[in-house]
Amino acid sequence: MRLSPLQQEFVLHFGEMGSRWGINRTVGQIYALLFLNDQPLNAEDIVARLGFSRSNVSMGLKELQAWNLVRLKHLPDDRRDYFGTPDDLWEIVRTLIDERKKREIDPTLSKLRELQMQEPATAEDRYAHARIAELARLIELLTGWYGDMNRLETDRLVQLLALGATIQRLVDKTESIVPLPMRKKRSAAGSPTGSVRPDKEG
Amino acid sequence: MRLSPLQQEFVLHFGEMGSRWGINRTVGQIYALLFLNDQPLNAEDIVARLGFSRSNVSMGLKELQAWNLVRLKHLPDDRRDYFGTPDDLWEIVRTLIDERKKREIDPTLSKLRELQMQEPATAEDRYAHARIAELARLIELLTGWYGDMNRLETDRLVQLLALGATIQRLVDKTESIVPLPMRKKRSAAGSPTGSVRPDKEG
DNA sequence: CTGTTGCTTCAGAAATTTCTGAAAAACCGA
DNA sequence: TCGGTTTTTCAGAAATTTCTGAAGCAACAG
Repeated sequence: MRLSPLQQEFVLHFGEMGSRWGINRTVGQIYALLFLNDQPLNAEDIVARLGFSRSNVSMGLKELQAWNLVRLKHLPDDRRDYFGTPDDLWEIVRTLIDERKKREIDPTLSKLRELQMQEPATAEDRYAHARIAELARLIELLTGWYGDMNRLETDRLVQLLALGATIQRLVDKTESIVPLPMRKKRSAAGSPTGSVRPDKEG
Repeated sequence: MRLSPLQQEFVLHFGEMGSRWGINRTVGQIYALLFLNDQPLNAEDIVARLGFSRSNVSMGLKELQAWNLVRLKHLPDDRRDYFGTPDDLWEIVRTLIDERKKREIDPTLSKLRELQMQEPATAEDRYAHARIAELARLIELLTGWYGDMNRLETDRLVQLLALGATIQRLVDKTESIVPLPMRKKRSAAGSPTGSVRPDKEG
């Protein structure tokens, strides 16, 4: 690995972290390398710096492209493919979440809805059914919220995040004057994830 | 696998999903099974239903305990260990995030801060250094926000999430009357993640 | 068309992770 | 202490994932 200590440490750390998140270690390293470089790199550059095989780099880049995490670029009079990452970190975060949502959350939600169609036969299944419904509700709440947030401009989003818990006071104050503006689907009575067992637990 | 179709499908799906998130497939399945069951289960129950070896179940449970995802319980006159999941789904979500934060985000942030101590030597390293700083800022913003949210009671949290983008209007309105209440650390001028390259990109 | 460059594919090798059975350890009541 | 029960550990087997070199393909210049 022919890199400055700074880059090397970063790249290794992200390879490590990537693999804990179900991302192939070398793919993580390739991404980390691109992330740190102002100038886009071509496959041979990556081979030279990280020292794995050309074919592995090719597959890694393909993977990153499938995840929309990397930009293909071209330089004049050079027909090699160059790759870089978005300058804007928020764009990266959004892409990461969007892609994971698309691949994991959405299919899970479909599955849960599908399971909710099955009539529970036994008492055990009745409980399971309720748990599944509860989980689906929770995921819907979270993804709905994320969809909303994701529609905001970055500056607005950052502003909201920076407010943190302060926002709560704001809501309280307004609530006491004007009734809360509710969203399209309001649930009958309880919180969106009312517990299956109202209270229990020793 | 001796399970009702409902439970079986759920368990298999979560095993699958778990493995995409860096969680061992069988650990995911064990968790899913416990999640669906009102009554806590002992290791033999799990062996009987999922059909893997006793030792594998033992290791899986150990893992789940290390992640705080599972509760050890005891029944009177029975010295076997029984396991269950929290009734409250929000508690589960919180645990998941807390643990991942502790194991992955926090060490990453330390590493980034450590790297920020290194003086960049070359021009390339100067850029890398700036990118790392930017990334650290972003992670700090997000974890700070999460910390705030996590301190809220669940009902409050759900209320905020349900508001979604509506909150934005609330902030705007208040902002025009009262200046925004800022948090402890205010940044000099730019947004918390001012881009390294103000504008560029062909 | 031919030679060169660059990218992709893919079968098998290498590495890593997961899983198991056997054995050991821990616990408990008598 | 012993004997029965339950859990844990761990070395190696099995399965899965990752990585590579070789071959093939595509684009292009001459």
